[in-house]
Amino acid sequence: VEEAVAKLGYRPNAFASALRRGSSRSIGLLIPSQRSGHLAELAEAIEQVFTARGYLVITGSTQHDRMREERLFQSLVDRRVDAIVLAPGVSLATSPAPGARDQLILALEAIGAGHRDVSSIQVDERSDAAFAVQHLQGHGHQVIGCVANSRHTPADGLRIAGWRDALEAVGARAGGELLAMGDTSAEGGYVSTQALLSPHGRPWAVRGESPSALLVTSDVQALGSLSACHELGLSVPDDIAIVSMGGTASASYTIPPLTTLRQDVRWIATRSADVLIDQIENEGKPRSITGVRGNLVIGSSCGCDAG
Amino acid sequence: VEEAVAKLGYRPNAFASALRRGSSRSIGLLIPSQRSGHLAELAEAIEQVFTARGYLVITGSTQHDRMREERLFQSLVDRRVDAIVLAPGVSLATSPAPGARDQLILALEAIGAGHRDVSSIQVDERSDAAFAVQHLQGHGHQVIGCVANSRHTPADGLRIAGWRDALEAVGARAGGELLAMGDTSAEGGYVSTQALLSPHGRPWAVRGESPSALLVTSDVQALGSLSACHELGLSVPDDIAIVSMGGTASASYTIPPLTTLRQDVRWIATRSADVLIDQIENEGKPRSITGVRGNLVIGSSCGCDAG
DNA sequence: TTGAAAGCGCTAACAA
DNA sequence: TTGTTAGCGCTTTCAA
Repeated sequence: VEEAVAKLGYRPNAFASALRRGSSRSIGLLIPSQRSGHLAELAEAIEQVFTARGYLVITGSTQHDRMREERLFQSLVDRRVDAIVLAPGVSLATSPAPGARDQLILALEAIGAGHRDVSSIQVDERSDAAFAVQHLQGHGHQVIGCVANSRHTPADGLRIAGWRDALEAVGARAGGELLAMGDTSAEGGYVSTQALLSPHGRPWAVRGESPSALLVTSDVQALGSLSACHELGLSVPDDIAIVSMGGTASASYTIPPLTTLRQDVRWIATRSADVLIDQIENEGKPRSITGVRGNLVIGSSCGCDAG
Repeated sequence: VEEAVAKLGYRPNAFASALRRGSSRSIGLLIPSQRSGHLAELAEAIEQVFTARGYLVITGSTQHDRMREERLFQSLVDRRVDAIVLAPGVSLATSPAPGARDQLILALEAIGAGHRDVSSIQVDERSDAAFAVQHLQGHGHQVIGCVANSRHTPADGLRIAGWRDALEAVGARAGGELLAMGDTSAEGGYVSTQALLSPHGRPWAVRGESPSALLVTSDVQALGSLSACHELGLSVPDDIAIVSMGGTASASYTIPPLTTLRQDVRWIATRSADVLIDQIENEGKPRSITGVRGNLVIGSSCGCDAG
């Protein structure tokens, strides 16, 4: 019989099995986009970890579009995924999803009211951002600008808050004229940086001294920032020091190499699997892991190499 | 009744439906990795196009690992996806997948013997690579090196062949000492470029003139190449001109901006959906679209800006 | 037009 | 231990 099975290439029908068992051994992952290196790395880590533990990962790109988020969420629920992971930037994490009911959810971002019984793993973006700014302050910078994301996700807000925390802690300026927001893309970073640093962009002569350093809240945007500085004839790190957030692999190969606050996506993915698979298989309680910190990968864009 | 349905948040069970109908309105996508910007853009385009046409896309990252490819392929077949798209670099495209049977397959790469009745959309990588080299020749370069991928996928081989074609057409050197292969990553590009251009890497004094231009077969690797040139004190494009292949969004924000051969991933994704959905819904015949060409996006790494 | 019934392929419970 | 059966929730067919 076994031979016949092998010979005919028989394969069990996963639907029938899932229909009967009520479980599909799959999880859904909702993520805004795979284009920013950091999210791509996160997605890949999650896929690898869950696959290794026997789950199929179904990924949906939401493009920051609330309609798409809801459609994809429904689609995943309809397919009876065992759980859904919401990556940072998916707004369903902060307001209740319709039809979520007793769907198992793990949010990788600060969760708002509306969802209960949701697990979460929360990076302390605020402290991370402040830490990055402190590093710049350690190099003697006083006036530090911020290139951030224009999406109003919790992470974006927290990074800006952290930037402000560090500045206010030493009594430095932290006004809106030092903050520029744009797309999470190289172009977005380029445009924002131009706006902040170009003599035509902001009348620094009137408003005070121009920034000598920047916190850029994503690595892709930092690419654009470097490009903008280069075009403006500003040398990094001598004229402008830069620290970015993300810690993607290619951040070490920019000119100059970026100093970047790295989030350990592998660790986050592993923890996600621990929490979620415990909930799925052992009916474990929802858990939240908060205060996850990144670590600073030193390049030379911050000025550490100077001298 | 309708009210009750809406009120209770009833949702049909996709499994039961799929089980009964024998179709799941979903397709699988196997892709080596999402880390190289070009493949991430391709994956996103495919997801968007198929989603818009009512199909759920289940993506699996194979990491260039044959075992993973086969496991994921099986997993997709078990879930009765209506079709499977094989991205470039998935070796199942070139040798038959076990248990493929009458699974609908679309390969985005030249397909080998073993599979029959497989649709495909094939970019003419060879001509594209040759065209990129010709552009460099048009700038007067004679000795042109090549930074390629060490994976032995058909696309990699074709790009190298195209590089050689263009060189041999004008009787230029095209020897192995001008070719360096590495990982499809910034680091891979950095290492390969160091090997090609560093005075310590290759004894040019003995073997002849050092290259004055490079064809780099992916944008991520080009990042590393630029970084390596910068470190070696070589100015791009004055000392070394560079053209890369891919055409990702961030290629315009490197220093200097890359001249890159762009593949229109959106077009490829749209065509994929046309072919595949026709096969799924109208029992259309497998089709192959060959000779798809990219177009050169002019930056300044090739020397076009030199004034 | 509306309603009842059969069955997709599997698993879990039960009977032998 | 091994074999049999009921039923997961839907869609399709057929009868009323």
